[in-house]
Amino acid sequence: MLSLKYINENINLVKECIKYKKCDININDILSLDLERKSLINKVEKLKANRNQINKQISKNRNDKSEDTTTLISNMKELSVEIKNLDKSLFSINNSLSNKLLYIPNIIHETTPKGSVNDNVVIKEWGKKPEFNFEIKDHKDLCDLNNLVDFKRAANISGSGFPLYTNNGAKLERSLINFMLDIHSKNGYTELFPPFLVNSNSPKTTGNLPKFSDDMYYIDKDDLYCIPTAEVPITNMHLNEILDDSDLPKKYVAYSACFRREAGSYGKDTKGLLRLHQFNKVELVKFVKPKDSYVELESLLKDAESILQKLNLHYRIIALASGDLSFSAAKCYDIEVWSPFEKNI
RNA sequence: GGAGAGGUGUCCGAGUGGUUUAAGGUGCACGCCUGGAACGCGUGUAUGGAUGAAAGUCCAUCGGGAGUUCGAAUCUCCCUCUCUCCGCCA
Repeated sequence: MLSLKYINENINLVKECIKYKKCDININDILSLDLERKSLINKVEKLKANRNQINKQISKNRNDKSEDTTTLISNMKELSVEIKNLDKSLFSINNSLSNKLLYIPNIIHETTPKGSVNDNVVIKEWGKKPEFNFEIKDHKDLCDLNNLVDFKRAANISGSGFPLYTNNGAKLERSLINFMLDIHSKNGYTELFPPFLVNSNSPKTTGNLPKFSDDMYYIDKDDLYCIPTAEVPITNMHLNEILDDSDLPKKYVAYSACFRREAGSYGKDTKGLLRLHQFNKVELVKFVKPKDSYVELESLLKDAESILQKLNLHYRIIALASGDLSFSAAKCYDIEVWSPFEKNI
């Protein structure tokens, strides 16, 4: 979330980025609300200064028994009522302001290509498309043939989108997770195993709430959300902390199950293991100095690529264009792995 | 789920309604002292916000929120976290 201060200092930039990200938001009402907020603060803080002074006077008079305090106290009564009312208005303005701020997307980085999905840029391709001298099967057939995933029985348990890995499928899933965790921790990432359920503040800080609340699983009874990615718990682990810059960068790797309702995407890529409600992911997160962020992003990309190279998978890297960028991203690379059967990524 | 104890600044710790809009210590920074250091002495030492060109001035913050009061770190209620004990435990 961008701070009011930043928005005020960079009005044009913010407006531009809203346009580039194709968000339908007007920041003018935020700016005018902010003016209202400032004038209220001015008023109420003057009154509070006054209150503090009278308060001091009262205690002084009481101590040396010099003067009667009844007039002062009755003045204070009026003052307090006034302050309380102004504070109430200020509170509601602040509330509506911070609500509106949650809908302002992040500023894009200068190297992010501007435009829509069609303007995504292929940065790099690695490896070769594998060729086969026999007819190839899709992943679903392969899973059936080798008893890797039991889609039918999974439906008994939870419904579609919640895969039941079996036999070697279960082992394969586990070893891939291990494989990635091992490599990344060797590369200096601290391994974490985070909670999968989080309070409602956590997805707010990562920009998942309020915008994507329909895509998240929510447990009403305890006011907890199932994480859509390990990024949510990890980003929040240092909440309300001030990190010493000598401790940076902090590099974390974590496995988590990820839960996504995928609301509104029914019928699209729903076969087999594509677009699941629950899937497994190994996530990399870094806390870095702002001036190093883009260098760190490049090295993070390299670390992620190294997994695919070790697995000898043909892939390409895409720099996402502004309109395809997620709400809270400034810059984003997608790594797309070649799928021989689908003949696409 | 029940009962109790606790949460104060970097840390330790005082503080049960008004010279505490947080004592004292410790740590840290700078200065003096010294050949250099330790000790000692002195000064400074939070975060956020409003205002201002700046210096500064002001406001808020004692786990979080609400309340009582002219006035709350202090009293009341709710929540949260840590510790101890009891219950439950697929």
